[in-house]
Amino acid sequence: MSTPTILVVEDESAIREMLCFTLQAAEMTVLEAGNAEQGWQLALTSMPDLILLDWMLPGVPGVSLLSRLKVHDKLKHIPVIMLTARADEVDQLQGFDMGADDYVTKPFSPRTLLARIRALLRRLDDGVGEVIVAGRMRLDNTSHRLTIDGDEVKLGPKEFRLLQFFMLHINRVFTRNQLLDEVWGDRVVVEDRTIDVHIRRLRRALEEHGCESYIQTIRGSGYRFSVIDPD
Amino acid sequence: MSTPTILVVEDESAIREMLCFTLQAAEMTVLEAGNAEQGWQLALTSMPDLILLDWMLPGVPGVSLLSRLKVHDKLKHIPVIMLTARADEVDQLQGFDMGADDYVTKPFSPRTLLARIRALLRRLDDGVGEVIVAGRMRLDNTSHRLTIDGDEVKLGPKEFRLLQFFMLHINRVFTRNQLLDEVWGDRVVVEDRTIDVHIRRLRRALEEHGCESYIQTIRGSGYRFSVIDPD
DNA sequence: TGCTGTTGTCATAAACTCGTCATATAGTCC
DNA sequence: GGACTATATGACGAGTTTATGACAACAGCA
Repeated sequence: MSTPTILVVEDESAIREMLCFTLQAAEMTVLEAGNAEQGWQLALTSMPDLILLDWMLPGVPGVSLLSRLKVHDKLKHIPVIMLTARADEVDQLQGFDMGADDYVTKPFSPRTLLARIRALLRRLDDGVGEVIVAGRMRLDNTSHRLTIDGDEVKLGPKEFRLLQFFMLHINRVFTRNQLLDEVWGDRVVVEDRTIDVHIRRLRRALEEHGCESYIQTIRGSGYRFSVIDPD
Repeated sequence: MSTPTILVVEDESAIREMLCFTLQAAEMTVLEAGNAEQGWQLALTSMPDLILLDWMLPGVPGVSLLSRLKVHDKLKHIPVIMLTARADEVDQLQGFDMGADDYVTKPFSPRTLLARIRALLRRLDDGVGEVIVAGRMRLDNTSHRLTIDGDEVKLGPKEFRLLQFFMLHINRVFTRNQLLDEVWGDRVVVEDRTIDVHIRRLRRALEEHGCESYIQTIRGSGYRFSVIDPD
């Protein structure tokens, strides 16, 4: 997601401004609402990618808006992060039960909040969690690192993306063109034999840890990632 | 996967109940265990599709069960999500290195957890689709794989397509010309005796697993695929 | 600017596939 | 059985698909 849109529903203007500043600095588009009703309207009309919702709002409380959002077919999938001053667990459980996706207590650091937001957005993007584990390999999407049996394996950017794609679709065969579309991006014009070379580079990196067998050639069809340990 | 079975290993009954409720609402079958030993037994006997494992368990800690699971041949492929209250990275790294497939910190929202569970399950049977099963053979188009009693059988592209066609039309007899049209494609000009050779090659591949009898010669008519185990 | 690392392409080697043929074997009809 | 036909099987070589190393263009960075 390039520039996600975040809806901020918060009555205290000081906090709202701080939030806007933080989010905009992080290249996000911000929509502001000072109360639940405004928030509801904005959510409906703008379909934001994520909603930051204050627990305590004048008039209609945040939880009410939350439950309203969560029963609406078009809005129910928008992740919501609740902001609250009360740190007691009752709140947390209640909020979660209403369908909040995360929960941040005030005061919070901009970095913490951004991290939570990014985590949620990332998960939305393609179901990519922080980490993908397959066999002896562990790929960390956050730190962009691959480890095999705990040892770090160095990969170039392209190889990393290729492997990431493979690990998101274990056992599935992809033609070179599919890989080009998915990993390189459609518009790019590249010779499809280039894939072979990158597969080679990926395999060579895995070779040092005996994992090259995880990437298999399906002659006539393409390539496949599959956890096959040679015995 | 229609109704996946999830094994929950968690000592705090309140959390366990919350989990069960959430999972069941999402049409999953739940198995409950209050400690590591129970979890181990249930895993062995029920072979769940996924395991939710608390980091902190009375007596044997969760990580111990995790490592035990990951060395057992039948259980090592079951994905495990660790639940933990401690959010520090040390824990995460340790858990991942033990082979956990994902990691969720308490408190977590039901939706978050479900999303992670679904992501893992989806990833697991991503490569499984359009499967044709016949007798001891199993042909998976998505992963481009033929397995007999679970062992992978290597086939050339043409043999794969030929077998695929046969398995789509079990018990039916095809003339050589029909096979040429269907598997090779019309326009192609090939000697129809070529079929014999490919049948031979296919049979040879199946021979190693005692399945060559699945392909029968109908003298004067052609060939047929039919599950006939020699006994 | 020079350095380092990445990336796409190419040429060549290597591996594999596939159609055909020659011959062996099996089935059928008299 | 003998003659004839249909199928099985092994071998071969042309053709195709992959693997691999080398290289030049290029980007990021000190």
